[in-house]
Amino acid sequence: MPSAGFTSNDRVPGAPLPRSFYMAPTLTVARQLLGKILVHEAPGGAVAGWIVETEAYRGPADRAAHSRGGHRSARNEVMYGPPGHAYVYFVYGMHHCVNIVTQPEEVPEAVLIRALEPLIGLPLMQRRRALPDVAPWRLCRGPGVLCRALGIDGTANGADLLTSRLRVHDAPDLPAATVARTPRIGVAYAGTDAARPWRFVVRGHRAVSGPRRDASPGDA
DNA sequence: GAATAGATTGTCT
DNA sequence: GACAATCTATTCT
Repeated sequence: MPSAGFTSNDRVPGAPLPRSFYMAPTLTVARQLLGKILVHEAPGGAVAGWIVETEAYRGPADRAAHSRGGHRSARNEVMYGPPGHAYVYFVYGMHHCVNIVTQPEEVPEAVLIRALEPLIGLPLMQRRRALPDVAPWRLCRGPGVLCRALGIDGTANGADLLTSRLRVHDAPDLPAATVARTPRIGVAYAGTDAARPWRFVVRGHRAVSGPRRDASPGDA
């Protein structure tokens, strides 16, 4: 399980996940990505973190997805491409968000990475966030700020997550009991699709943005 | 801890 | 011209 204490000199553990990982159903990929490692090697140094929060976006029938209704444009073109690539978009006039494309070409589905627990390159993340003394678990808590901390911007759009400087490395699966599902964040406009439990979080983890547990009975 | 408003610009109607 | 897969500070309770 994620815990802090690494520095920028540590080597990134694991190897890139195989292409086949991203061919599984998108909900499965979103669930399985929890605990995996998002890596970005930029000129300033390598940074990496454990994925602790994801959301699935499921193509034309999902009214919360950028590909709703089969919409296709220069912005979301990468969603229609092969799996295992990064779809990076710009929102609210100031933030980038990074997604992982799933499913074969022409099936526009993806998983939004919403939060990480920082693993490697904490000083660099702190510089990019301009927060020199903040607690590490606050550095990547949210889809916009994690891109800021990792140095991900529009130039990473379309990057191959198996071979480029932006990758996802394998790590041990998390036990089912540590995972919770909730509705997605910020998609109130999506009608009935807004309530679908397509957000996955590491239950109770500090680095998760927003609700960290579902409503299931037995929460202590 | 929860609710609210403001920042700021690419994308689409 | 409206809105957006957000974040932060502020103002409550």
